Amino acid sequence: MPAIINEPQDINELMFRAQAIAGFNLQQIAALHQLSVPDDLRKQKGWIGQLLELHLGATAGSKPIQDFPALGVELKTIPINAQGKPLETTFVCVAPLTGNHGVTWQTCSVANKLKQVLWIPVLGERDIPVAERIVGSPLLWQPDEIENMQLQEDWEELMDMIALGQVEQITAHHGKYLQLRPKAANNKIRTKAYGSEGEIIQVRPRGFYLKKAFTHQLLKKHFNI
DNA sequence: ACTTGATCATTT
DNA sequence: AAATGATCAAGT
Repeated sequence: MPAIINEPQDINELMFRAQAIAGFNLQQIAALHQLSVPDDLRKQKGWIGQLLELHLGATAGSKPIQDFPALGVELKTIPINAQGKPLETTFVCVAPLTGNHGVTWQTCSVANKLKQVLWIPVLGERDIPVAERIVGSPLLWQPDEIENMQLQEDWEELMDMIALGQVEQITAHHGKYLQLRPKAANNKIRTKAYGSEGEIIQVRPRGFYLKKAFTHQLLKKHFNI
């Protein structure tokens, strides 16, 4: 297996690379790139995602675009247990809290990010050392009609509250499949949002996350488990 | 046992 | 400061 660093030219090439690492552990993949595996992820929470980006040839870095812009593919690693159940929610994107006039579900960044996702499950229970965690079979996914509706309903509820100046009333309980939670380096960080009178207030930045029920159902649908 | 709110590293 | 990659760990 080569230590690939170039960008895949088409989806077949991307999928071939992703399928080729299924069954290997993170130590083996890291070794191809002369990387050492951290003992735990407490100080490097995105390490697995970044390793897979490197191996598959993603070049977007931290630019606010898809991982493979030429292919229209977003890459997501997702930790699962042996039964295929997600162990964590999935971050989608930062939530825009101001200036959303005219933005609809069809044009929003959540729908755009989720148009086509390459899911790479990684067996990731916390008692398994990071180095020994096994990469699973990749899944190239596009939301079906039902999934699209599920996300749209939650998104509209959340965006209505944001537009009405109720962002501080939103908790992770809102939304059945898509939730809004803090997303920042710490809880002192602030960004602009609307208050209840339409004035600008300073709040913790928020992000959209897919709840485990949503990712679990989509993995089950495609892997029959 | 499980979820919510908090947090960490890095790049632009 | 805000985006990327997410998981941690306190609280319920």
